[in-house]
Amino acid sequence: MFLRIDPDNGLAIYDQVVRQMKFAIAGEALKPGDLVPSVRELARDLAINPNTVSRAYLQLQHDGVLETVRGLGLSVSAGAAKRCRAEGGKLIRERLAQVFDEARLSHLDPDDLRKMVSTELESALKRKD
Amino acid sequence: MFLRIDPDNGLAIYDQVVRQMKFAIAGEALKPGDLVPSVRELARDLAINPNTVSRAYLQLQHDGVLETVRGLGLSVSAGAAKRCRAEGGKLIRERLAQVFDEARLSHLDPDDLRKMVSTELESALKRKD
Amino acid sequence: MFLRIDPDNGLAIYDQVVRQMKFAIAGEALKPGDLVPSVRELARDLAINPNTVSRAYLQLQHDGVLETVRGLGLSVSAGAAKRCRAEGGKLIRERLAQVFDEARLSHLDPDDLRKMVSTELESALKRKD
Amino acid sequence: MFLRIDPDNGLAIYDQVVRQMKFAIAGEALKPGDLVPSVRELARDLAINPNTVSRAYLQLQHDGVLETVRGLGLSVSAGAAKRCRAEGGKLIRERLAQVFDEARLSHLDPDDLRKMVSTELESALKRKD
DNA sequence: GTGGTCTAGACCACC
DNA sequence: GTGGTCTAGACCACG
Repeated sequence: MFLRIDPDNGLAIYDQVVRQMKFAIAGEALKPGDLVPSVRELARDLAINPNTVSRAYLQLQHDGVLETVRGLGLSVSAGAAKRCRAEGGKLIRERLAQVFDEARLSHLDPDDLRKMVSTELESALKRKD
Repeated sequence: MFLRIDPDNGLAIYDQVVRQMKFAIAGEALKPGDLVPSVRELARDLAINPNTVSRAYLQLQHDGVLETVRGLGLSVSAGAAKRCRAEGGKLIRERLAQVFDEARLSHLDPDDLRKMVSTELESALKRKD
Repeated sequence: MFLRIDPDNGLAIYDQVVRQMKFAIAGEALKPGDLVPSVRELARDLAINPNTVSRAYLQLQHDGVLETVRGLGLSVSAGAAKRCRAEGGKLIRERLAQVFDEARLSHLDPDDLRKMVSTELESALKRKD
Repeated sequence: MFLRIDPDNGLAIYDQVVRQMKFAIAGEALKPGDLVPSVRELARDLAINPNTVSRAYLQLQHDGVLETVRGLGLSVSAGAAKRCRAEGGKLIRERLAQVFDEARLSHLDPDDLRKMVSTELESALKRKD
């Protein structure tokens, strides 16, 4: 599965699902018309409650990214790819800004901070699980 | 005041207070023996609830960073500077790791991501409010 | 076909089929002894699932409106016309009461509401599709 | 309380809450800045589950009608009155159209239908509970 | 099997 | 006290 949730992320679980689903669509891991995993299946895979998945899917419908196909499930809506590509970068930039804003308040030496950021980024990029 | 809270940070408000207080001590804006602002004063300055400040101070006492001075208030404890310096970088590194971990899942091109991170970091470092 | 289903009606699809079938019998579009469309045919015509039609027909049998004719299908039962005429008005009155009850809570001016109702009614009566 | 829910309405309970809350705001029973009843209080009053109220309030926030006031509750947002007045009539007209559309299919004599509608409407308007 | 809705009850952060 | 989030489990309509 293309989603990975981290309970200590600071973000609510349903929000992580929403964001990563948008990432997946922006990155074309999911294409318009594709059915997303069923509520129950995704809940089982991520070891979270179906209701939490349901809430994430509700949000995604509300955002115009998913739409119901009666009796079949939920599919990626037509305009979703474009919308998600536009939004994807913004979601990440917002979070980066928040974290860097906090980091700024630590009064670390800017160069130390740059090094720390770079180190963590590269180590995250290497992690391929 | 040296603290700045952001309700949409993802972190609980009391946690932001705790972290930034530790940063302030690590950066010697507050030195051992200094009295920290009273619960009411800080609450007023940050426009948050005194109860929230209270919880943050409780946490800081529990972490051995603050200690009560009877009749005077709370002061930065003796060993706090060292402890906070050690902890400061870790707090930030952890959050960086979380965010980069999410960013990795966006399947952005690594170079685009590096650029985005660098842009946001520099823009945060410039912000001096 | 004399049936028209609207997925956003508030009523379950099978219920819409049941009700409109009764209307058709009350209005003598279907007479006792007539064979109703087969489950598959009706499902195809209305673009709904055969299972849903099946459930509607089951309900209609249970209500004494349809009866099986072995090897042929389902036919309108003898007493159905009378029963449906009696029931038809009631079904509509009940729904009207529900909707007007909600409308009442909107605190619209009664005269405005009367006008709105009248306008919508006439416009519905004109629609002949 | 200004809300009245009917489980057999055809509409989901949370949807009835959403609609009637909008009606209440349109009719100025609730004004911008007012706090709406707490999730728990409304749930108790309507004898429904707090989660169901929560869901309705979530929808209303999403529709820009309510906004959270941290630790205090939910308040009617500034632009809500105007938005709700605009939407109120539409919500009712839509439902009327659905019901009349069904009524049309009953092939009742139009004059009989008009009389029936008028009777039900007046009887609903008289009901003052 | 699917999603939609509802209930019941829990913990958390915040006022 | 408040809302926000999560879990657990139920029933229904639909395919």
